Amino acid sequence: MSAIEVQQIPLCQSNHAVGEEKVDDLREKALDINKAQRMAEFFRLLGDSNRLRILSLLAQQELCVCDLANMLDMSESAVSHQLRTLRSLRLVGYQKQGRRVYYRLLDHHVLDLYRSVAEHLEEV
Amino acid sequence: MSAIEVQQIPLCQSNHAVGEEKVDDLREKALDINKAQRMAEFFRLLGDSNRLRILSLLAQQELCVCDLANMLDMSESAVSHQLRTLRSLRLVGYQKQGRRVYYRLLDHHVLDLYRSVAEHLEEV
DNA sequence: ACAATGCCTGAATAAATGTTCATATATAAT
DNA sequence: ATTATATATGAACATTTATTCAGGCATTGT
Repeated sequence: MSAIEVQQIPLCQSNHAVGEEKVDDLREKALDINKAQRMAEFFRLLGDSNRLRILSLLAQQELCVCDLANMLDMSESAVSHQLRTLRSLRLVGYQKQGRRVYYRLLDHHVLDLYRSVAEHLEEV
Repeated sequence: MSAIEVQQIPLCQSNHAVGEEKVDDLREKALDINKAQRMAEFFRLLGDSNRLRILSLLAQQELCVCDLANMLDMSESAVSHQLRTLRSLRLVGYQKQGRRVYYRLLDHHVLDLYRSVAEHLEEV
């Protein structure tokens, strides 16, 4: 019994519903773990209503932390933390001007995503 | 000092960076909280690498829980829990066949989302 | 009838997440 | 210089989340 045959997880006891060769085929076609994790991180970071509202405002125009906080009824600290998250995703860029920091949308894909999800939600 | 003027959150002390009337305008254009929460829920539920990998397999063909678990090296219980989440989003549908339950992709928007994010990740 | 299989589900546990609070830094105003 | 403002950040706390575990039900095979 070679090490290759060792299974860490419970397996279908009977034959697979799909054929053995199909199983290997699909396993290859599946999203590989690293890519899945990067994509998941992306979606997860969009998965917060306050971050989405920040993005929806920045989609209109550049805004400073202070005005964002005011418009969204959030503390400036909370906004700042969320902007850091969005920065890490390279979804927003910023520009200092005096003591204000103006944030802007950096990526057009966000709007595509926004629209796709909006459509899905309409349909359901 | 009327109740209307009470502010629960720290405000920009000075004038807003954008004009007062612009502030009100933007506040209206912002994603409203309910819609933001629904969209956020959607993104958040896509924000898990195992769920994405499940979806990537179902994008190829219908599969039963057992084969999914096997291909993804996950326990059947974990897969089942995740499928419940995807069901609640109406992203997948299922069909019983004997003691197996075959899941399939229900929504074409998922693939759009998938592509948009993939593009974004390529660029960065 | 009995045992095995495929799937589901609730509770428990561990990990991740968002906010607040306190504090720090840099710029502007007095 | 001193004070106030705009933002950033780390730690703490509460909440959420994904998995495992134990047990359940329904279907299949013997």
